[in-house]
Amino acid sequence: MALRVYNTMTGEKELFVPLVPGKVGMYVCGVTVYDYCHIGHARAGVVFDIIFRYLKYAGYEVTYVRNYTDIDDKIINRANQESTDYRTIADRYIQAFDEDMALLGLAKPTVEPKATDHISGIIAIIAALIEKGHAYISDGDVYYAVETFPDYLKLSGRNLDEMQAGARVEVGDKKRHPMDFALWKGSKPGEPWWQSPWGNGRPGWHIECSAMSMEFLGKTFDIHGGGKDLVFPHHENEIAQSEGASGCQFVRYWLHNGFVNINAEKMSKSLGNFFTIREVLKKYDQETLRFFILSAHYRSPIDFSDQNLDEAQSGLERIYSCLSALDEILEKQPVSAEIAVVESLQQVGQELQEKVNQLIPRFVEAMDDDFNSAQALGILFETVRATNRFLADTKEITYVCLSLIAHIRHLFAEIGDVLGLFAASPATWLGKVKDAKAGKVDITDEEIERLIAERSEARASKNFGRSDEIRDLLLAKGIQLLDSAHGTKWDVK
RNA sequence: GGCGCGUUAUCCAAGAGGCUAGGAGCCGGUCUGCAAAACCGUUAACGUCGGUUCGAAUCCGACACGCGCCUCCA
Repeated sequence: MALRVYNTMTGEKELFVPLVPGKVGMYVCGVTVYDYCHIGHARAGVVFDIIFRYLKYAGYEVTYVRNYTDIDDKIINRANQESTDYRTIADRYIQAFDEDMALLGLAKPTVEPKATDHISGIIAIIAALIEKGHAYISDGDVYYAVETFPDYLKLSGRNLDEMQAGARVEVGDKKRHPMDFALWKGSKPGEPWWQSPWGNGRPGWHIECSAMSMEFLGKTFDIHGGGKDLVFPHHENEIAQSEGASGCQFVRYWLHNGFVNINAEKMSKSLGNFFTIREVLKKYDQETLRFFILSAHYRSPIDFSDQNLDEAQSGLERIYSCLSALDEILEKQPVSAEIAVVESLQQVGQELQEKVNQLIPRFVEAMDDDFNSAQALGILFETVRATNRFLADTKEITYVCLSLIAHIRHLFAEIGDVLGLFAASPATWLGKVKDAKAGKVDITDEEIERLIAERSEARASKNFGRSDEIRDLLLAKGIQLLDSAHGTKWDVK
């Protein structure tokens, strides 16, 4: 089964066939850099990160372009608020964006262009649009005449009359049609500007993505992505600009990720109910956040809540615990990752062997189905359970078992590489999660250790009353004791 | 008002005509002085009403509820 992707343009899953065999050109709308990124950006980043990684894993040579829109009304407003220039604001939030995406473990795109580095390309497209009659100059601004582009609104499946029925479109006297949008804005005093044939000014929103995508990927390319909220007007306008200027089909497959909700409502700047990536990462590990995002299909909405993040963490802990157990065995006896011989395994081993043999094919099948990461995770869990059962039932670790274990470990690393998970050593990751929890507890490690020692003595002398008293005392402070044959460890509940 | 999406067990969440999704939880077991943790096992579902079909969570229609877009948004 080959890769199938849901194309917003057609509303259907389609077989993915790239323009040039073996190669993929992909453009994803980045951010307008005027503030810190929120978890909605994190979702878009992670979603297209795994799409990028999976395409490469599937053998494609991928050119992945993700832009910075570093000139825009909002950036200028922010600069005015802080009595500084637009460049200072843009550079600050470009840096913040880079830091956040690095924290999230995103692979670097092939190119990360800035709008202000592509002003000449922007001007060239606008000039072509004017020449072809798709755009007109009006009092220092240039507008796109939407009525000249019959396919306008084909992506969002609307028509101009319906849009106007909404009656919320302001009629500007500079525009011929209320839905016309600015390609170029004449600069007001004190605003940043670039020279153009239509006077000093700056690009409107939308045109920079047409310019940068065409610059790096050509007039027609394979995948264009972004959040669902960009379908209209941003992507609709990009199509009008790009196809109007080039006369060619702009994008073959449009991919859009769903929203992050808070209490089942869309999280957004205007509603004020958003969390920044940095805030969230103070509370939750980056892989936990990524795991949470991947636990739902990328087109579905996800509800961001402590409970859901906690559940994601529990799930990830389950997988990491299993990997940790595998590593512990392998550290004692390193072995090559060659596939074990089925005949020599016990029945449980054979069950596991089957799961393991199916792991990659089933993973690929899930991801080929419009990047179904939720299903992919389900398959991982099935393998974890089979592995745990095998480890529990296997008394003697033979060479064949070892080989199987090494193979499983290798496959988890391979899949983790595509999903951006399991990058940490299991022991380190589990320790980090434990430490993070320990930070919330009002008792020192020394005190805990002292009480554990006292309890051990009590238990040794069969003073179970005192022993249980200490256990309850610690539990009341959120400390869970973990007794084993090798002594007592503790964890934060 | 227009257009679109969704409703799966206690919760989260895949699936999309007949094939155990998965996770968290509950419950049972192993372990333990007793527990806990861990592991294993188990449980349960397709919003309502009609229709198509040998067979419907899945396809079609109506209804209810929720959400999104139509203004800056990932």
